[in-house]
Amino acid sequence: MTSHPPFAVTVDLVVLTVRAGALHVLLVDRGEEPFLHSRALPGGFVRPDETLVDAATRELAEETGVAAGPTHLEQLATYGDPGRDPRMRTVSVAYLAFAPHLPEARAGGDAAGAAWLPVDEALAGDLAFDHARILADGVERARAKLEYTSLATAFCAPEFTVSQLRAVYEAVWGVTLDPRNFHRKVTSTPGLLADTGRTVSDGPGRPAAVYRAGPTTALHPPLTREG
Amino acid sequence: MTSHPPFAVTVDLVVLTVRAGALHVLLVDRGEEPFLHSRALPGGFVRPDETLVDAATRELAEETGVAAGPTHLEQLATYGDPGRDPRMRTVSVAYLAFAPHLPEARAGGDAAGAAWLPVDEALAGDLAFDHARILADGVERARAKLEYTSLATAFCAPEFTVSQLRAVYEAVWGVTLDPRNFHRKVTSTPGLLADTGRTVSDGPGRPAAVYRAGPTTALHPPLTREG
DNA sequence: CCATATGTCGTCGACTTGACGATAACAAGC
DNA sequence: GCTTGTTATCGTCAAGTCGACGACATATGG
Repeated sequence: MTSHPPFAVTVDLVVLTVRAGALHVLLVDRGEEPFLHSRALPGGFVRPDETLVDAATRELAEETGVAAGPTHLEQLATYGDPGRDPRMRTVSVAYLAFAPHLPEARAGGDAAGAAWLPVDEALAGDLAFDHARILADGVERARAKLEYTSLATAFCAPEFTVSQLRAVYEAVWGVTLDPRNFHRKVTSTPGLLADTGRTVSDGPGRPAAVYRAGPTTALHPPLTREG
Repeated sequence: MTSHPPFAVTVDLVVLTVRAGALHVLLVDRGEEPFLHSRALPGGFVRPDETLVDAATRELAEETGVAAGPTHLEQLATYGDPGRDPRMRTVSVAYLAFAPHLPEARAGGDAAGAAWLPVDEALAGDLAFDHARILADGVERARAKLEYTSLATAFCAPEFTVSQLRAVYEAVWGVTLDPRNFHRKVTSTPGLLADTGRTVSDGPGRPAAVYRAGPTTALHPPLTREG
């Protein structure tokens, strides 16, 4: 029979948002060794009596000031290669969060600073540990889930227009979509959008109808990326 | 700064196959406490110097005699609620495996016996720990992945007919599909099937063309469950 | 009033889907 | 051999969906 060697267990967070037409990720400057002052995903050790998702929620609030309320949070994957943490054998459960456009993040906890960075820059630079791979996996998951779920609404404020929703798709996928076909698709999917009856005018052009997220969470058939 | 309390880390395996038109899962009789003689998913502790996927591959071979070679293996999710293991704080990384129809499994390692059980029966009975939930998550993941990937071929022998592939879909989804439309769909998707040029006759009826899995892994557009 | 920008509705052809008819090629029984 | 039954494969057709794009609605800024 096998023994059970001790592991350290952490959670790491891939928190994504859309700012200025580009997908951004929340990163912290590490306030301690190893990788002191490197950029890293927010995260930390799981406490003895909390669930994994509680740990993720707590670290998100502690390190970055992002409240879990308006945020979709789901488990991404777990990374546990020997040697991924030079201190000890560590297994990290990564979580993926989608946040609407928020005020600037604040630092706290073990982090010397927290900031939104475009994912392209984050992936091009050096991240601590194996966080570059975790981020890449999270971005790919986000891109895939936009295809067949209503998760794009999690990047929007509680009330939003079709254009704002389309901007999310364009930023996350890095493409431009036809406004007319996109409008037809999202408004003809039953239960996806709930019309508030109001309109809002932002800049020139016809005012846009204001919607709230509807009860439908699955898109059948999906919105496809290539086509 | 935070301390890092010790956790035990295990891998658990949801190994699925199709037998006699029904989806089956590989379960073991636990050979030790806790949950002595309960049915459980195969699995065990991760060793200090192996990766998570190596641990999953090793446990699969040790406990059940299933070789990793013909088997698709992917990470499913991680379960770490306090109290899920009465002995200690344990985090379990679950893996999902798709196996073709194999000879009877054999027991080994910590398992007093290993056997294939229909997933309906497995979910209706009692499984050790939180394995019922892990199994349910694995089955749902398998059902979803059949829609938009070529993973159904992992349930088949290296060479198979369109009917055998259709039988996988029907067993996993619990539906019946129109043979003509299914045939049109899978043969018209470029790169999904590689024709061997041979045919095989099994019982009465016209002999079926024999295919091998092609290079395509993504189905665009997907095969949908409901319609 | 005019130019411009954006939101929304329509139209068209190409393609996909689901239902189902028709044909092909085998086994088994007479 | 011939008939019957069974399974594999090909075709057809109407309905729905998608991408490209035209047309109109309604705002802002001169």
